[in-house]
Amino acid sequence: MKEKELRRSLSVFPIGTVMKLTDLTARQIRYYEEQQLIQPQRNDGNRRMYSLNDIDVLLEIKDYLAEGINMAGIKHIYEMQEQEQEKKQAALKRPVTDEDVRRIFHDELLQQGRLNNDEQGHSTLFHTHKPL
DNA sequence: ATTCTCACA
DNA sequence: TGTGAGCA
Repeated sequence: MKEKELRRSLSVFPIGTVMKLTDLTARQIRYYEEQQLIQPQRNDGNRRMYSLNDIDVLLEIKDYLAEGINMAGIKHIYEMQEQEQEKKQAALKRPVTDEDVRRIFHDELLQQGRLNNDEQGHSTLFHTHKPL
């Protein structure tokens, strides 16, 4: 199931379309690219072409901005996400150690505890992006 | 008509 | 971030 990922990564929208979809100015969209938050492709005419993934990120950035988070903070958020993904990928390549087993058991216990206390299943776990 | 880069009364 | 210039 990564045919879907492939499509979402296809750069097919010119900046004008992205502007309408995100309600951001071209200036802002290019600035966020400068900040490494998105990496749109370029076509033969040096025109930026955005993917659905790029648009999703842009929308997220707009939300974070609306919540009062500055560029530095937003960049930190994506840097963290990258680091977490690197850890998960590293874990897949490395043979499981005793430490890993302990950690997994530990997480398992914590998760069961949450399930027993949170009937609705509302994972308050991921609502960690509040202004400092 | 659109987008790009660069610069700033 | 906005905006206008001069290109492609």
